[in-house]
Amino acid sequence: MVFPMKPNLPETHLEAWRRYYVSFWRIFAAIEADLQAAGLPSLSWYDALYELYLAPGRHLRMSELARSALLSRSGLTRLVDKLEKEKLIERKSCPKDGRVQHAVLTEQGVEMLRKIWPVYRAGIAKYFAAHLNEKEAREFARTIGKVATAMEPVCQKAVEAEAAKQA
Amino acid sequence: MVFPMKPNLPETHLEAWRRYYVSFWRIFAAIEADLQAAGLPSLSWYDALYELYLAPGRHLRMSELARSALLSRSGLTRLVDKLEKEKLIERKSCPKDGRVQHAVLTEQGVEMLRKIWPVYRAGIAKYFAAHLNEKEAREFARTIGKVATAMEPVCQKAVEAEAAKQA
DNA sequence: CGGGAAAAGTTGCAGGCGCAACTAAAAGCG
DNA sequence: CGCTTTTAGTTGCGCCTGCAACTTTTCCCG
Repeated sequence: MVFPMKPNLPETHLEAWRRYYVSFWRIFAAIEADLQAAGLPSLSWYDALYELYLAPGRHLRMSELARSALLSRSGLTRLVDKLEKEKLIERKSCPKDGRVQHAVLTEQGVEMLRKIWPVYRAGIAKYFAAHLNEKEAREFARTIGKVATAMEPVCQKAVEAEAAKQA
Repeated sequence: MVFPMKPNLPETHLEAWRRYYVSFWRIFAAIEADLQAAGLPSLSWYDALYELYLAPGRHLRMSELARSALLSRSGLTRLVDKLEKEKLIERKSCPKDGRVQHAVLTEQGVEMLRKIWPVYRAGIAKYFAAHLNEKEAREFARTIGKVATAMEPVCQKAVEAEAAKQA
């Protein structure tokens, strides 16, 4: 029980949440520490570069990238500033729509992904995967996958709520 | 596959990681947004207050609290500054050891927990628990619990590594 | 067409956090 | 005892990030 108050949230689920919460922060901190120790940029850089790597043509609009990389638009602007300064990406304005900017992954950006990934992968393996056998991993992925996909529309809803506030 | 490179990390585990990662950030952001919308402080405040609530005598040394609340020592100092300013906790220096400070939960701190928890609980229920049945929740808690407990010594090790660096 | 509304990005600002350096107190040891 | 080392906590500084306000461009509709 997290706090003495009638729990309409079953104890099992609550315990699942607490372990989920602390495990995530611990793993996240450990991986970030490993990256820093290796003189590499943090996961937020990796996330952004990797989303571009996956995208067709290796480019995305700023706002698409912001959503994929789990950042606010302003946060992404600053991140892209830094990535561009390091020549890992390039900004290209869209000829069809003058408002739009595209972030394009450069060859050096791909190179950076290749440098980060081994360290990242080792962290995932050490801190997370090592404790799950094949069956557990499959079941875990299935369960948390439901949660992850269910949250996509919620993110959408947050945007809509903001829009509704204006009206 | 996250990046084309011989994966010594099985695909199943990798997929589990990716879903774990994105689901966590989405839920975390959603809960923080709910708290902010309700005019309540963020989860880091809750975590610290709640750890004090659980502690015998409702007090902890600064460094113990830092570890429990998943913060650095300096981060905790600032957080405690703010909590103290809001009279949610009090700093008490230890008579036995002049170096030690204790953070003590006040009655108003307990009151704040009571205000935050319903919103937090609703978020956990909506964004996380709603997507898991009883059996899934139990299995999930068991699996991620292994990871969480396995990470405790890693956190410990990080401290030791820092100590070793000096030697 | 023309003017207001909406959309995409950027920037000012402030808050949160960690690292490294610092201060104060206690412990170890010759 | 007195000096060095270690420990606990705080502070200076800089980075990262989000919110709100702003600019520019496009869309919508009379």
